[in-house]
Amino acid sequence: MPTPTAVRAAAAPPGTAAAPLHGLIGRWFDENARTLPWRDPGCSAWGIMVSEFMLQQTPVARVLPVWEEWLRRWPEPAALAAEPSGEALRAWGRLGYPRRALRLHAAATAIVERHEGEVPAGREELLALPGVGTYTAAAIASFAFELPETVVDTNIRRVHARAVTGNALPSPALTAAEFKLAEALMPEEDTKRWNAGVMELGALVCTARSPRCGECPLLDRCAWIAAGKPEPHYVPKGQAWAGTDRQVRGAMMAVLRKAEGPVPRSLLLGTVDLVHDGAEHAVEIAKLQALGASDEQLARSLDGLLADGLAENVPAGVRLPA
DNA sequence: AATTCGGGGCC
DNA sequence: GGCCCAGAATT
Repeated sequence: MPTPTAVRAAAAPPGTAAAPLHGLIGRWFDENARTLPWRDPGCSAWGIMVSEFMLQQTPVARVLPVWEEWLRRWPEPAALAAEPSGEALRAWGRLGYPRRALRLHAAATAIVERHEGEVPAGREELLALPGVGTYTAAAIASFAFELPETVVDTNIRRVHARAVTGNALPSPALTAAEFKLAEALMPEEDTKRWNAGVMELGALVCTARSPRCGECPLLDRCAWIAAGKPEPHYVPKGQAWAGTDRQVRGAMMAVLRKAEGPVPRSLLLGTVDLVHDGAEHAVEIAKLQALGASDEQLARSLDGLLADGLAENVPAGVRLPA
């Protein structure tokens, strides 16, 4: 934790302690930034917003093809809002956390209703949209509208933790002190380049597992290096996966995405064997049944999907929302 | 502050 | 096989 004096010094404009950071990271970013479609100067605010939703907890490599398809199919919020949410869920594919697709669809609807179909630029208007939290609101305001918002994501937190504070990893959850530090480090100008640059440095060099310190522009002034690369203060506890409701829900969603129409409840709940000859979603059903979930877990998971609006009941069974 | 919520690729 | 990834919403 830097002293208040250090933070104030870091906050000062060119000529003081933190100014070199801006130049070092800015120049590094200019040379090393990946070419990503949502960074193209011609990319719309909507395109940037879609990317931010997809990138919540999902790596860039997996987002790219889905993002391309979405923007081709729904080039503006109104196009998505005009379709049933089930289409958004189907097109979401295997990106994970499908409630994000539901919220993005709801956000597009809200944009049509409240903002004449245009992605709003203001922080408060963005925060009021479904699925937009502090990070995403700041990211859209900064990357799409070049407003001086302080963007703090997992990459940026890690770079700050190491380079400035001297810790191997940031705390498990964003703290007020971390946000204050991020605000203090913001340059007076080129805030978009700064936000994107620190994030990119965290993604490509200052990575969580095996940081490539030899390629880092901050090597000579990294507090973590100076401290001798101390180990993390805590052990991150991994997320359980095998056997969880999330795994069962995911397998059920895969069935619903693949199916053309409603899927009989008995098939999802495993109360009947797979008797459909040539059913187009037979493989997905088999994967679901292979999980060996209990009757209670199957019922609980399906109820959860219905309660969350990820699926809906019709007389013939269960399907994606129409 | 702690939980829940997907899924895949890499060390 | 654990770990990580441009988080948000709920409790």
